[in-house]
Amino acid sequence: MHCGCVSNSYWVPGLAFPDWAYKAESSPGSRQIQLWHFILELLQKEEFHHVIAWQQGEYGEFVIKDPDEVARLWGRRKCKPQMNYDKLSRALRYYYNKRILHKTKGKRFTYKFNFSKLIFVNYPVWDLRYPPPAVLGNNVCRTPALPSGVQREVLHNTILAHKLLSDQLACRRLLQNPMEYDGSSNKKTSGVSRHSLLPTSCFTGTCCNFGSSGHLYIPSSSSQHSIELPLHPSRSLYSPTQVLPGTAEWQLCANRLIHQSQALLSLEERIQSHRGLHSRTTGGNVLSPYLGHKTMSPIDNIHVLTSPSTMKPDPESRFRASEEKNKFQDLSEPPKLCLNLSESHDVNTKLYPPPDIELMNLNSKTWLLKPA
DNA sequence: GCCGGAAGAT
DNA sequence: ATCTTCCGGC
Repeated sequence: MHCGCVSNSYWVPGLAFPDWAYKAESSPGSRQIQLWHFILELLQKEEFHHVIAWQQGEYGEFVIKDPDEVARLWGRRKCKPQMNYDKLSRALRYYYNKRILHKTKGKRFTYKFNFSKLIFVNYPVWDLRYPPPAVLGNNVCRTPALPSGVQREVLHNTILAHKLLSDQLACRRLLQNPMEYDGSSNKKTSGVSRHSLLPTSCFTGTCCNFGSSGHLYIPSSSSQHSIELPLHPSRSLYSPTQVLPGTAEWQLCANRLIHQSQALLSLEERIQSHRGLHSRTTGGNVLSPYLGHKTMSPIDNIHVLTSPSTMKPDPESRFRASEEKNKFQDLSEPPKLCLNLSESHDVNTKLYPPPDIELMNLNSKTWLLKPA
């Protein structure tokens, strides 16, 4: 019974992985951590840097400095005292086909995460140059969670994650309530009502991020809930922009990223265009670098759920938006959005159909999405 | 060291 | 499904 390992307790303080993050739903009852979770976990902790660490200058690349020790730790976690690097590396090699990892050829014990297949959520885009402080309980400590080169990738993926869901929501909503988008919807939505989601100026989604609302994705095949988005008028607040270093084409606007180009249409606008409906413009520019190809994903596969607590309109938020923009949202609670989509895709080339998504908690502020 | 097939465990 | 164990081959 006792093998010295830690089974169901989350042995790294602050990395309180929710139960469902440990296993796909196909294996109910199991609480087994996956190896790549474990690797990321070690990489995040300073005390393991002598054992495993990010490779400087190569995003997603890490070096196992002490293969025997990593194997021992993994074996301890899995209650497999006979674990060794040979076995562990076999498990890592199974990730090649899944495109979670690949080997850095010519470098011993060096692997690389395919971060283009891993999507970070709630990663404040304005802080991408620097790793965020992770709030671990009452202690604030620095988390060297990501190598410097990852940040651009993270930016890309953060945008994609936001874009992906919001477009799916737009898609579904349009199909459900096509008449709401007949061009007369200049009404300024105040607050959020059930089934009536976004302030119109936010609806195209790219300007609507999930940061302040703690929106995230949970893989769930059981959720058949209505879509609810806790967005409110503050989301459409347009504040003076900041230009992100190295990303001149992007602007930071309140809590959202926008693209300087206005040429691209959002999905909603494309749909409306296809439907011959009036095409609205958004309050700001439209960020949709991934649009323009492919077709929509099967709408029926999308399930979205948010918690009631996030549904409350917040009249003060308009004034807090600028204060909030440099803060992480505390997402110590499991995310409340479900996105369950069927087909896989290459995020570098297409937006649709979106992937299945698996989620893990990197720290109390940052969640990681992984296409299953 | 690294690779991937095969079979077994959970 | 995700490893774990074993192993022949490079």
